[in-house]
Amino acid sequence: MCVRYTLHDVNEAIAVIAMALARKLIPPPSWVDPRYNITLTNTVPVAASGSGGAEIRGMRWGFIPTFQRKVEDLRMWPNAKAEKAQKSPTWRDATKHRRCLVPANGFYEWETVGSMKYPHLFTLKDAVPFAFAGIWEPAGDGLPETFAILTTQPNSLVGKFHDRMPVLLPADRMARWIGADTLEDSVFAELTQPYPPERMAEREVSRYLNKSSNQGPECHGPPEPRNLKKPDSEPQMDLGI
DNA sequence: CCAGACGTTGTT
DNA sequence: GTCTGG
DNA sequence: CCAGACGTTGTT
DNA sequence: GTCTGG
Repeated sequence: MCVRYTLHDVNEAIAVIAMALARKLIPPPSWVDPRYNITLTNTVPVAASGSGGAEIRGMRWGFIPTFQRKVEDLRMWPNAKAEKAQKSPTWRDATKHRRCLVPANGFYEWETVGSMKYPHLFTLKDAVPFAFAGIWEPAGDGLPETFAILTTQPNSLVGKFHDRMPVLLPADRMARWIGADTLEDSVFAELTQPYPPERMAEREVSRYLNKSSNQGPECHGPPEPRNLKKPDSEPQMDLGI
């Protein structure tokens, strides 16, 4: 699952999208603060087609299908499987007509050891910003625009930690993804392939990240030492009884 | 994803 | 809204 | 026809 | 243990 990501260089990430789309894209000044720990329900900058072409809008992460908008049963979806997005009633219309680019600098996956959770940061090589392949749902019923990030099979790097990974779009794929016209099956399949692992980097970061209200650069601090209370070489002392 | 809450009644 | 199961 | 589901991930 | 909020 991809439910946390970082957008800590908003201007640069949006500049990459603007370059790829040959558009002038201006993020509202209130959104340019670094966000190292974005998660569900957060409102973030997203590039989507507007009346005058691509633009940056604030959308809430957590796709709420129009048919589920009953106040007593509001469920939101962080991800949609690329393998099902074109056919499923939940995702199909958005996949055909409301594809967006979600600017990012990296995303996180966790390694569980016993009861401890150790976060890992995944980026592109050389820390190049990229976009997640997103789909969005219109505002209505008092709800804002919401979006989901597509997932696909993991590559060998992400696969060490999880069995899914988000669909990553580098600059040369952005223009083909965004838009309101249905993609050819072959184009959709190509764009949603797992990103090549040799073009990515991974490193463990501080558990400060685990708390989703922590949004600062400390999230990328060095990992804390792991508690080695049971070295294999030393037998545990018998505590008796 | 992880962290944190998870309950009732009556009174303010 | 749209599809599936009965 | 109507009723009910429609989703993801991780974990078991 | 399980649900909710971020």
